[in-house]
Amino acid sequence: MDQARTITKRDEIISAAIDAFAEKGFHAAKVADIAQRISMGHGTFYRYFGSKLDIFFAVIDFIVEKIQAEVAVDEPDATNTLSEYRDQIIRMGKRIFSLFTEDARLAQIIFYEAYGADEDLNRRLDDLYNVIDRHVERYLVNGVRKGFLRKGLDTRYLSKAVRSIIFGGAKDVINARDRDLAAQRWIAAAVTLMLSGMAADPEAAASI
Amino acid sequence: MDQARTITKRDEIISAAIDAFAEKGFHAAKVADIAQRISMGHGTFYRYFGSKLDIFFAVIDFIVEKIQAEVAVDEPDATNTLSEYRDQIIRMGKRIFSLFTEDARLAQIIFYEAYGADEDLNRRLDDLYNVIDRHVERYLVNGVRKGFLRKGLDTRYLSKAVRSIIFGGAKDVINARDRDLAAQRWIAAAVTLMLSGMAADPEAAASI
Amino acid sequence: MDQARTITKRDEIISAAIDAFAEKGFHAAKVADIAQRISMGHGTFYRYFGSKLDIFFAVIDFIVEKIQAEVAVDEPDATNTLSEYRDQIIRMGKRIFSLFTEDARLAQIIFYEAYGADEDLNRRLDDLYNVIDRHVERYLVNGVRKGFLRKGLDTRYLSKAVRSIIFGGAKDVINARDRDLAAQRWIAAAVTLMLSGMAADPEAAASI
Amino acid sequence: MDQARTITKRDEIISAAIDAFAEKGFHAAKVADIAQRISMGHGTFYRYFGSKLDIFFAVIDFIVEKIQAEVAVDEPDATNTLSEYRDQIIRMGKRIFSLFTEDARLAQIIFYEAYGADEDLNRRLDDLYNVIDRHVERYLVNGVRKGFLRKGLDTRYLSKAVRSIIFGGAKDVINARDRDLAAQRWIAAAVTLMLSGMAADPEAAASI
DNA sequence: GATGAATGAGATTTCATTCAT
DNA sequence: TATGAATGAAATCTCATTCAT
Repeated sequence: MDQARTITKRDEIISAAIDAFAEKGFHAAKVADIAQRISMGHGTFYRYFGSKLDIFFAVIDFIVEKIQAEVAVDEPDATNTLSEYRDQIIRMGKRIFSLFTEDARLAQIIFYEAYGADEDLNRRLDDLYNVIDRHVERYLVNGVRKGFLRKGLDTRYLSKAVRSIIFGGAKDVINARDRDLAAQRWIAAAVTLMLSGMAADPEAAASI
Repeated sequence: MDQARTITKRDEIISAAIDAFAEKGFHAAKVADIAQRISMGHGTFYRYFGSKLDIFFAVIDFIVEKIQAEVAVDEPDATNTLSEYRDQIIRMGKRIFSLFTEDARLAQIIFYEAYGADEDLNRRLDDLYNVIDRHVERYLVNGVRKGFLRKGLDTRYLSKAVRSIIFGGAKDVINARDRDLAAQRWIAAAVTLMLSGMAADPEAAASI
Repeated sequence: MDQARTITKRDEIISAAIDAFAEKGFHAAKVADIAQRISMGHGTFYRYFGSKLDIFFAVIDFIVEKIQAEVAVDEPDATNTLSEYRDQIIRMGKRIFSLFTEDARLAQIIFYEAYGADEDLNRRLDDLYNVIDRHVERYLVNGVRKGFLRKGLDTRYLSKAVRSIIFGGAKDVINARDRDLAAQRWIAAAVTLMLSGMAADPEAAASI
Repeated sequence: MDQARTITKRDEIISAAIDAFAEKGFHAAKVADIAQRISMGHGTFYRYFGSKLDIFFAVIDFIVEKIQAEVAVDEPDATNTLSEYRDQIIRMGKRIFSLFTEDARLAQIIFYEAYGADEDLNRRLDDLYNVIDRHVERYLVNGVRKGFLRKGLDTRYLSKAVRSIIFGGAKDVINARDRDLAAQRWIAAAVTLMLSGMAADPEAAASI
């Protein structure tokens, strides 16, 4: 029970920290800020986290895990046709966009405040993208194996490009006036690029 | 001549600031740091820049202008065929990647240190991307008009997606062991997505 | 019985405090430190001692009493000849040196940590020396009365000088590589100074 | 000139620090205290000393050097007779006592505040005593060589005992009501112990 | 009686900025 | 114009002490 309570308090602090960091950024957010948001003495903070950087790491980990969980919902091997695949892409795009539109603080932190606070953290975030890249690659490999994606694709780098679109989109969507519309158009654009490209004669383009 | 000298000194300071910010980030880089790199008293700094944030803005502007200049080299209307267009994409990719690989400090600052220092700056960087998006869109519009890109493309959002790939690639390339190889594969992946997509039968995919 | 238990607990705490203060000094030793050494909640500490300074005083008192007890073992009036007197000096030296070599924590606290924590404490320690001085003086007075020490000695200040040798020696001995040897040589030196001095012709020297 | 000014400022700070440490001790004296005593912003302090411990070391070094200088005034080889030797002892005692009575702050710091602040410092102070021991030993060795002190004396440990008397006396004198009288009686006691001891028949005592 | 979570006063230290020279 | 000494606001972190359970 004691442990349960500690975890609860930790979570409370993490939540307050997410607020503070999203609102002010790592440097401008003060430990006293975080504590005050949950009417806690700021000394108490240090019973739960060793330092301000510690909680920032905890916050980033929390967000990273959420993102990874969202990415990992769909099983890469589950699709057998191009149509199913397209639907899968759309679902994943929607899930990730939702993650950020439902809690704009997470996007603010990941896209605007996370970098620059600490060198280790920079690397940790780059690692996140690598993990996602690998996951996305499994979708592409599955498509090639099932025959609805072309043979000979450079799945390693194409997965990175796809991931760039997803996160570029996410960042753009949370800043859009009409987020739903923006999300829809981003997803459509992603699907276009992933499946058929933009060439008038994609078939010919593919064989250049 | 006095003015010329002032400009020169400003540039010197900016250059030193680029070093300092790239190496340590905005907060960890000290004004005295910057001054010391050019053997200048740190009080003198304030004759040329009003504050530490001022110089950071100047640095970011310097980098943003470099990027925009690189993006604007090619004339969007210049291409008439898909093949010319493909070459143009490759050229642009190479130019932008070169910009960052030739001066890794610029990449470090733009990708790792720029965000989180100041809210205004966040917006300014987002603006950069919008400017680039508009430029990229002109390429797409030109392609549609010339007939080598499909009619009906959502050029606005496709340009954003393309830009996401370019900058996602740039960030990835500067961290790669073999930057040249990484650049090559990124560009190839971008071309694939932009022209034909990944579907085994892109023609069919385009008409879903 | 309850009281007995309380006393026991107090003693336990004092013992833990001796460890902590000897190891880290007054300021660096934390109340929680002391409590943890006897697996006691640090809140409990305050049931037995009013403050951290309180326990420090208790520790010092404990040590001071031990020293005084050791000093008081021999009866000043017991000796009748110079030879007995010399043996008595040697015994006292050995006892005091043993006290510190057998429990180095006491020496560490008295010689290195006690001063500087509190002004009252400084005075209390000086008082200790005064008490010892008076005791040592009784030996000298006895010697003069019995005739084996010279008449007309300034017993008040000579006792202080003798005490300085004893405690200077104690501090030196606990830091020596070979404590037994150091103790022996210190005692021999003390005996020399106390009885005959160093002059080649002490008789003549005494009459200068 | 700039350097000269810096040295001056450093000295000013050291002087203020001596005041502060003597008055309140290492822990209770605050950096802001020290700065305020010379109407200096406390940030300025850090231009001259890296930390509070740094200046404490500087203060101790300052005092230690003063003591060593005072000890080293007399040349150990200069005396040729017991009478000259006795006078030399008296002079040295007076000089050291004067050092502390003329600036009670030095005594307060060395005797009450120096220990317990830092482990390295404890060792440094013990080293001071060792240096002095060696110097005192040279006096004794000279006496033995010249023949006015007995052959076969354990000069190493006797010098330690003598030094204990000197510093025990110094500490006692500064706390005395009548410092001059106390100094006089301490010196007389020291001379007694050093030359003839206290035995009624020192000659006989020396041969026990 | 025992516990340990909570508290917040308080101190050190940093560094952007000012300004007298 | 150039300098760097001086400043002091401000923030992190510690820990003795309290008190509800």
